[in-house]
Amino acid sequence: MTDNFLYQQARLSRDPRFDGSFYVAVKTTKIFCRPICPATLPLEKNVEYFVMAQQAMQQGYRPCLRCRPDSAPSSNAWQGIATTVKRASRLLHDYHELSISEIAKKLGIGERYFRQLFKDQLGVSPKQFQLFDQILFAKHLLHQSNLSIEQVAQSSGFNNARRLQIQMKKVTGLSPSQVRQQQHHIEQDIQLSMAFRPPYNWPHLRDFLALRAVPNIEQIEHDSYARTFILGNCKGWFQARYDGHKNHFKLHIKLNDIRYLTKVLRNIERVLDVAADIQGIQQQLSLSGIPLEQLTEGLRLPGIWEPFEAGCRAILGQQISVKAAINLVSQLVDELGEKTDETNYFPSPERVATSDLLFLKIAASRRQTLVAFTTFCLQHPNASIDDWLSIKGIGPWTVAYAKLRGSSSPDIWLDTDLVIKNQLDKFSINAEYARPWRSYLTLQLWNLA
DNA sequence: GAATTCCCCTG
DNA sequence: CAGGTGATATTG
Repeated sequence: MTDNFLYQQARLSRDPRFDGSFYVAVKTTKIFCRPICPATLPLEKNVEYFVMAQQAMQQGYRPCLRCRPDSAPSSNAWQGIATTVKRASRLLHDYHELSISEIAKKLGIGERYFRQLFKDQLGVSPKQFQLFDQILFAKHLLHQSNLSIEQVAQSSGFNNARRLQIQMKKVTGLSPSQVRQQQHHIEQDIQLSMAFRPPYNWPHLRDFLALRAVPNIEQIEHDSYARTFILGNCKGWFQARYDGHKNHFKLHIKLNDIRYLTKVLRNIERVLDVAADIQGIQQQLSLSGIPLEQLTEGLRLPGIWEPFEAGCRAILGQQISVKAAINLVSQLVDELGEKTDETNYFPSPERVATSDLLFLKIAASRRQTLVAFTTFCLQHPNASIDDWLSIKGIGPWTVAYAKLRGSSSPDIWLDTDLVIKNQLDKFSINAEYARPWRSYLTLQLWNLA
């Protein structure tokens, strides 16, 4: 299989996970693009692939004006709309006293477009976003300072105490003085829909997650998945309700720092794997030799909220059954999870590091691995999952599993997995032909077991 | 919501 | 290169 063939698969799917790894040049127009470019897909006979943008430039190609392949990855131009939304939420947070139209002016875009774009991307209007942020700031002042209510109102961008009172009641149901007295936990309930590209095999994803659900963290119903999460300094909860007719999830999100909304949405997209082009992926999988009638329609990669959690689950799951593993994870959560207001969260590395983990009835060496892993995560917060290989007790299987579930890498082939090995004996499969979607092949084979 | 801009295909 | 098509991003 040639590299070109892999590039072709990747570009046809427009999967963002391949963004930045190569560029597509169109011979007929002498323009080159990123694999995610929204423009009409060029015919294969007209394209040529490059690993670096400069190579394309040298061959006389001009960068596309839509996807800006000439800009540096993760630069402002590269992120396109995302940058505008990011700047917008930053401005809304920094300038509570500015009106929406003044913010739009600062952004250099029309007010109408600002509203539309913001609501479209975040499911919350700029005004709601700003109001909730103001309320949180006011609450902070009420608790942490002895400013008068009038002063708090002024500082948080409300013109007077009356205005603060009205808005605070609207968001929290309480007056400012009540908020000051009680240690009340404020959360905004955000609702929006998140589209996916059909087919989407919801029962499979649901059952997969249900089998591995950690009590008090995750809740699963016949048509919904919910869990608590921590992202940076933000704590929250989300529930995704599947709607197969409208091809979307109905999302409920609660969080205590609205500035994280974008990141939270990105991660939910990943956990539910809504962006994958399943149709194209399945075509690719059929080339590997897996019998077509055995291929389950619409299988997605069930994600874990973040790599650290995936790592803990993987380590505690080494060599034992799923059920036994979840028991251990559950003990870890009960013992060390961060509990606030009846709600439990998966423990951070910091919290795991405070414990000797003796409450886990596992082999000492396994416990050692978990300690070493946690320490590693604390010391190298920006390390990639591949770097975990240097930790004693973490081998290729654990790393691969964590990448598949914790970062939703599309091309992880778990050929060291026992279940997969058994399946390979049953069918004559050449996984090479499933590239770059071998994670999906792994899922398919697990599903058949 | 129409109009414009951009990209790609075909002849 | 001209003329036609689909798909954004953005404005009025």
